This record gives sequence, structure tokens and C-alpha cells, in this order.
Amino acid sequence: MTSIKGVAQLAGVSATTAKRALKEPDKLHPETLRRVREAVAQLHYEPDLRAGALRGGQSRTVGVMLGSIIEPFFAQLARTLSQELRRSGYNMLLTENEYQSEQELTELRLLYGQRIGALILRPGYGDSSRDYLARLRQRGVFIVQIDYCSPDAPYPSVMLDNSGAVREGVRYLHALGHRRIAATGKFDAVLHPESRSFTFPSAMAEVGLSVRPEYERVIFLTEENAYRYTLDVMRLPDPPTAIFALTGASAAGCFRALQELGLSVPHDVSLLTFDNYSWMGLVSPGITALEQPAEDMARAAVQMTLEALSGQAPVGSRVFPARLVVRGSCAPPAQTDS
Amino acid sequence: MTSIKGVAQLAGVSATTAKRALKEPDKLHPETLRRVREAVAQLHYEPDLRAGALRGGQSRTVGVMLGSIIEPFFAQLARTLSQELRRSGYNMLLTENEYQSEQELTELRLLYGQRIGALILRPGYGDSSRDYLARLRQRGVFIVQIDYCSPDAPYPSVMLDNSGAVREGVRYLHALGHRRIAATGKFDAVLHPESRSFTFPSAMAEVGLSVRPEYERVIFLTEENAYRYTLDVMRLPDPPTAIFALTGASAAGCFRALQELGLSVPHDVSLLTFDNYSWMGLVSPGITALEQPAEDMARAAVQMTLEALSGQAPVGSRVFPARLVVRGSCAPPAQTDS
DNA sequence: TCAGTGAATGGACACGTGTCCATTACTTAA
DNA sequence: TTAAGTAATGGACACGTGTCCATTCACTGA
Repeated sequence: MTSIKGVAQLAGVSATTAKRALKEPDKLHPETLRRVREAVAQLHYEPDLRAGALRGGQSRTVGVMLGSIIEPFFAQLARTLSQELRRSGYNMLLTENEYQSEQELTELRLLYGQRIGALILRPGYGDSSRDYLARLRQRGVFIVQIDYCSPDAPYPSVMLDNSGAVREGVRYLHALGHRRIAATGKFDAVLHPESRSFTFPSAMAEVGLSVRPEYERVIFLTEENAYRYTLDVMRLPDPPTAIFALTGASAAGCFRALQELGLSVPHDVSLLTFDNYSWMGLVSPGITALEQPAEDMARAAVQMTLEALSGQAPVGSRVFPARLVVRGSCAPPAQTDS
Repeated sequence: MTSIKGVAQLAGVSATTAKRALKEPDKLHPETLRRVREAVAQLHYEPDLRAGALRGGQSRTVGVMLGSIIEPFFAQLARTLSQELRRSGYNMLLTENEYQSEQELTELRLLYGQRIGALILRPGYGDSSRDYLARLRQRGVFIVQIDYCSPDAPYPSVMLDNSGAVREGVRYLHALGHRRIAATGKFDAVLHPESRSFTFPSAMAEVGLSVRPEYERVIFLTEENAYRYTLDVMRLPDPPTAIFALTGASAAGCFRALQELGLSVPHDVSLLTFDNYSWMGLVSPGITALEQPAEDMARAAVQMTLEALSGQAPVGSRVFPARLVVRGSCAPPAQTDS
């Protein structure tokens, strides 16, 4: 029983006075303050933040739900989110939905059991948790989306400029002379509702190209699926001269498939990817990548959260540009086609 | 105000009865049960777990402190720890100490503010948090160490068999014919107190070799330091014919340095590493690695935690063997030396 | 002298839950 | 018929904190 009462008893004051020694030391007589502080030190008293939150209605805990902790992009997000929240005295409760709204719903229940005051969310695909999120919001939980936005979700967001990045990538490959370009994954409202795959066809059209139907596959973006996809399209009669990996994880699958096929990058085929992971500088050739500013995005999300929790005016969404990191995996195609 | 009282009021029963509908439905009249359940559904009531923990003295939250979330090994640990704890109804509060006990102390204070019931800890280096950990333990917080043990820390642990793995690695390189072997980092009580670097000299002695003094550097294990270390030792008059990277992160630094020096692996120098990270299969040649069973270790730590929290007898520490994954980065040295 | 002021401190209550004991009504056995 | 037992339910209190109001006392100014 090392509560504020124990401290008060040892210092010979009331619980209220003891608490004031911690929160409003100015209002105390110096001698009283000294006695209370001595008691605190002697008992190593530390307040129970749960009890305070219970009474105050204010929660110092922020829930963070990401797609997959072991993805370097999300790991970096998690680290920066945690650091920034800590710096402001908040705790982070971290979970993952593995990109599925069913799992998200389960995890959200547990988060709300801890009465999180805000939620930083990379939404999963599907609408299983839509109603639950709306209820959370209605109960005062501030929600900000990061990295991906559910369709029609009425919450502010911190996003990469995915459309712009896809356009930049396509322009880059087009300028090198590529005409047959494949992207890992075709847009699909259920399995792959990302704006990257959504934008790809129009980005191609803007440079006067169209996506070959035989390159289009609806896949759930994992390394394994990207691996199989690459094997498939590279065995077509007219294989792509460039592959655009829409996530860092899928790039690993693409690269592995190209290695197994004995294809030389960038001589036989060019590879461009989202996310700048450290291994991309270690392989030969290095992979040219569209880097996401994960730390900046995390900081923005925390800032929006803190502002909302302190009752400030609602802030708008934020969009960050990608940065093209040129390495050696993209080059003009060996044989130009008409 | 969607508390149990609201539910009780709507169902026309007392708060006690409403609670029983959730915890001991057998003790209720079927009709009453139905009414309460209807009220729960209508209000979307979900209990505040903090309040329950406050009264019950029992915390359903486990603190997890790791070295660095963005290290794949720790990321994998975090994922499995989270999943296993969730499965048993526990929440995970995740933090990192960046290998330093000073930061660890700060984070521990915040964790204890949430009254964690147990702590799964990869300790940082130094003794800044030793007393605080002892106090936590005294207050009933179960503590289990994972991946690394502080010297003299009286807590159970879940460890890799680091000594055995180092011996296996050295024997493997020795059997290939290597005599000049360098390990990233010399043992140091402050900067690098790991048993891997501690064991390395005796493992060498067991196969009749000694560590060349000019290979020995005390370094804090980061990718950058391993990079510089490799540049240094490979420029010596008698450079090593094999480098033993003691962590996956340092392996990246070693590999980058070898690339920059224009050295061919394994022709000019062999590379063996701890941790089997996915990029190690993508580079050419693939890196031969001593894999840690991260998932098994996480499951063991959770099991020990749950047993301790349920008041069972204290369990002993557990040790897991490493698994040698042979790829292409180790081969006999080009020129044998006497 | 007295009302007014401000500093210093204490006490009661509320937050939402779990635990313990009390109460009511109804059934069963002697 | 009565005592005992059981099922079903309700009420009071405690956990550790924050908030609000009350109390005491000394000091100031008219």
C-alpha cells in the first residue's frame, strides 16, 4: 500500500496536502513541502496513473494500430510514435491488424477496454470495424488515420502522396525508355484498395502508355505473392521491362524471383519500389526506391493527436511527398520495342 | 456515461445484477439475463478494465521493454509477445531502452505508472535501473529477462545458448580452414558485456586458435560501428579470412564495408553472422547465419509470465539453441596460412 | 473591534469496477 | 406448520486519484 495515503500518513498531513506537494508545490508551506517530499522519497511513491485517469476522465494512453509490426516501415513509425508520445507524457498501446478489419475489431475492443484517449490507426481492409470506430469517435476517442485511408472514413489522416509518387515513378521509368511496365497488384476494392494500385493505370495513361491486361493480377500484398507474381509475368511472351513494386515487402519477393529466374537487374529488367529499406543498399545492384518519410509522418500524427486531446480546433489532414532514391536497379531497357 | 450503472438502469436491475450477467450468467434468472443482455447490446457497453484492475489489485497489463523496435529480431519478439499475451487476455505496453539502462529507468517509471503486473525485459547496459527493478520485483511485478541477462540480476531468463552458438560458429569456420577470424566487438563490461563476445576467445582457444590482438576493438554494436570496424581490420597487413558478426545489425555493416572495399565474399573473406534476417537471402552470396528462434523464445517468456501471474511455482530459466543456416558466404580461405 | 482577505490545510465525494454481506421469496424436509 | 435451505437480487464499501468546498488562522485596513 504505497498510495498517496501512505505518504500523507508518514508526513503527518492529509492526503489532499500530500497530493498538492506533487502537483501544486507553490501552495504549500515550505516546511510541509519538505516533509512530504521526504516521505515520497522514503517510500519511493509513484502515483497510479490509472486511478487518476479514471477520476479525471482524461486518458494519458494513446492506442496505435498498425498493419504489421515487423514491416520496417511500420516499425519505424512505431518507434517515432512511441518516442513522441512519451515526450509529452503519453503511453502508447501498440497493436497490429495484419491489414484485416476483422482482426482490427478484436484489437480495438481490447484497446477501448483500456479507455484510450486517442487512436492512431493504419486501417485494415474491409468494413468490419467501421461501426465500432464510429462509436469510439462518438465517445470522444480522437482518431487519426496514417498511411492508408478507409473509403469514406470521416477521420483526418496523415498520408504519403501516393498518387504523386506513383506518377513520379512511372514518369521516371518512362523517361528511361520503358514501355512495358508492371505493378505488383491491381486495384481491388476488397483485396487491394490502395491508391497506389488505383493510380497506376492513370499514371501510365498520362505518359501515353496503357497497362497490359496480362500484367494485371489482384493480389494481397505479401512478399510471397509478389514473388509468385513476378515469376508469372516474367514468363509471359512479352514480359515487362520494368517492375514497379508498390511496397517494400513486395520488392523483396520481386527481387528473389528475378534472381531465381537468372535475370540480370537492370539489364534484363528494371526494378523500382516504394519504401527505402536498408537491404536495398546491400544487394547488387542497389534498388532504386521511393522513400516514405516515416518519422515526419509519425510526428505529424502525434502532433494532430496532442492538439485534438488538448481541445484545440480540428486540424486538417496532411500529405507528405515521397523522395526518389536512385540506386542501380533502373536503366534503359535492353531492346526498345515500338 | 456508459458504465455498468447505465446498463443496470436501462434493464431495471441493480448494478450488481448487471455485472453478474457478464461474469456469472448462471446465477441469474433467464428473463433477467435476457433484459440485461439487451441493454448491453443497446448501449454497446464494454467494461473499463482499468477500474477493474484498480479494485482487484490485479493488472492485466504486461510491460515489454526491448532493445530496439526496429531491429527485426526484436520486432519479431514484439509481435509474438503481443499475440500470445492477447490470446490470454493481457495487454502489452511496449517500450525500448536502446540498450541503455538510463533510458530504461525513465521508461520503467512510465510503465509502473500503469501498474504493470509483469515485465518482460531485454535489459540495457549499465546499472542505472538495478535498484528500481528490485523495487518493482518487491512490489510484486514479475520480471523475466529475454535475450540478455544483466550481471547478477536475480530474475529468470529466456536466452539463446550464446556460448554454444559462438562455439558452433567458430568450429564451422575452423573446419573450413580459417585461422584468422575476427569478431565484431571485444567483450567489455560497460560497452559490450554480451556473452557472445565474452565466449569468442575461449571458443577460438578450443580449436587451437587465438584472437589476434589487432582484431580486438571494444565497440558498441551498431551497423555503423561494424562498418568502420570491418574497414579497419580488412586494411591490416594480415586481415582476417573470416568475419563473425555477432548481431544481424552488425552483419549489414560488415557486408557494406566489404562491398565498398571491393572484396569478394566468400572468395576474399568469409562472413558468418548471428540472426537470420530476410535480406541475407537476397544479397549475393547469401549470408550464412546462426538463426535465433525468436518466436519460441517469446512464447517461453509469455508462458513463464502467465504461470507466475497465476501464482504458480517459480519456473527456471530457459535456453534455446541457435540453428545454423548455411548459404554462400562461408568457404575455405583462398590462401592457407601456416 | 470587526469585516475582509489570503494562505495553508483538511474532508467529502466521484470515477467504474469487484467483493462481501444482506435481503427477499420460494421450495423442501421433518 | 415450521425451520432450513436455495435461488435471485440488492446495497455498501473499497481501490487510488482529482475536484470542490469547508475550515482555521493570521494579517490588513477602517
